[in-house]
Amino acid sequence: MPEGHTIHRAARDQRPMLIGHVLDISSPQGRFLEGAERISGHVCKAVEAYGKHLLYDFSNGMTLHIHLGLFGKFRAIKVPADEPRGAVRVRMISATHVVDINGPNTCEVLDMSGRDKLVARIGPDVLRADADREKAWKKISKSRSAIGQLLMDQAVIAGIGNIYRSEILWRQKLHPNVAGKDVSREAFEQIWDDSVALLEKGVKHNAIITVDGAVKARSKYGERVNIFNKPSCPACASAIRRFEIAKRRAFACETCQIAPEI
DNA sequence: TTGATTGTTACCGG
DNA sequence: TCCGGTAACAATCA
Repeated sequence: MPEGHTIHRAARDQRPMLIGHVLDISSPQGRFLEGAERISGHVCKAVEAYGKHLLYDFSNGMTLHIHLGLFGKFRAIKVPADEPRGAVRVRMISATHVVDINGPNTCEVLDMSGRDKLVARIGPDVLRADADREKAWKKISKSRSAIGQLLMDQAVIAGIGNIYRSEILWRQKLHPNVAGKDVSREAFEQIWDDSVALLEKGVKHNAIITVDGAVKARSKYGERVNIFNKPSCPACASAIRRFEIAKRRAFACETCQIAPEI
């Protein structure tokens, strides 16, 4: 089962399992989900994703907000369900399915006001039809921060994670350390369009695939990538440089990706 | 037992 | 206000 980012996206495909009358919400591990009683027994009418945030909207105006973070996982099974595996934080029970959520970064019940505040602070999501890419361009083109930093800032542009960051910048021949303000409009447009294409592909295959033409994922994480955690550049065979951006692993081919002027 | 991990927020200081 | 740095948290596995 692929993990992390693709799971967030795959959750969109899990809509049918989660829409409908939620008979019960329980916390098998005993950790109380604050506000659980406000959604238990109500109808989940829609599931929306804003970046990596998932919003389960209930017909009484309440929303279950889930963010899986690094470790979170969904496990969806048909009834009758077996015992929860591991540290299940919330078990959502419908007439036909049970969804267990383990290890989410965020797991909370929001009212409409809380939901609005959340959505307002999330930047444009490359996978949403209503995304306003101009908002992302305004922030990037004014920022002294590195583009590698900005692509991971979910308030700037939502949906891109650590693997996609390295892969997208490599595909656009742009070095992660280039300042946002030094990124051309044309390069930004290409980054945005490529992000859409790659993340849509990720949703479709439930795996991170950034190599053109590749479909099947071979590695244990179900990914197929060009430079992330790779020793050499598939284009020029140069060694891939490893470094850190804000304590996260970053990769770049300094032959193919133009380094910033110091 | 330790370290690493596809993420995020809070807080502080410059 | 912006930006970088640090700590904290989440669960699991090698």
